[in-house]
Amino acid sequence: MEQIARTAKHIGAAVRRRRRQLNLSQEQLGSKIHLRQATISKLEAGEPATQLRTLLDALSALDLEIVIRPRTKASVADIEELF
Amino acid sequence: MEQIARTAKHIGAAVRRRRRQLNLSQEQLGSKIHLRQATISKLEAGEPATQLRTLLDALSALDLEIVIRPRTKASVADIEELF
DNA sequence: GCGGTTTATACGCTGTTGCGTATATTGACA
DNA sequence: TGTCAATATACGCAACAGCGTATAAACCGC
Repeated sequence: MEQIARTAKHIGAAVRRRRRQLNLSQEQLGSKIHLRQATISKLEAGEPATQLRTLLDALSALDLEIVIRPRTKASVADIEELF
Repeated sequence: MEQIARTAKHIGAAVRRRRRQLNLSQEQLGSKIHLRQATISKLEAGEPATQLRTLLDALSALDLEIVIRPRTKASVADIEELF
C-alpha cells in the first residue's frame, strides 16, 4: 500500500494502480478534478514534464498523499519489482 | 524526517528544509542537476506548475524519495503544523 | 551599518503543457 | 469475432516553465 517512487514512471504507475483499485476510468477521474482524459493518460504514462499541480490534483481525488523522506537503502531493482 | 506533503507549498518546504540540512545553496543544488538557481527558487516557493522532472531531479540530488500512500487521518491543521 | 552571499525577480526565447475537439488503438467480454 | 468501453494520440492554441543573462532584494556574520 506504500509505493516508493523515484521516477515519473513510478508515480504514474502508482496513480494508475490506485485509480483501478477505485474502479474509475481516466475520464471519471479527470472530470472530478477538471482535467482531460488525455492529461490523465500522460500522467499515468510517466511523462516527466507533467505539472506538479496535475499530480497533486489526481492524488487528492484518489485520496492519496505524498510523503517525502530520506532515501531508503532499497536498491533500484527492489523498487522496480514493485512495478 | 518524514514529511507529508499535500500541496506544492508543502513539497517546496520539504525540499528547502533538506537542502539547508545539507548546507547547500540553491545555486549548488541547481548545478548538481543542471537547473538554474531561479528554478530551484520557484520549486521551493511551491509553484504548482513546476514540472515533475524538476522535483524528481532535486529530490534525487538531496537523497530524498517520494512515497505514495493512502491519505492518513491527520487533519490539515496537523500537517500545516509541520511547516 | 557593511560587504559578501544567498535568494527572488526580470526580459526575451524556445519548448511543452493542458485545453477543446476529435480520432486511432486497445481491451474486455458476450 | 463483433461491439462498446477505455485509453492513447493528434492538431491548433494559449499559457507558462526553464533557459541565459542580469539585477534587485533579503540575510548574515563581523
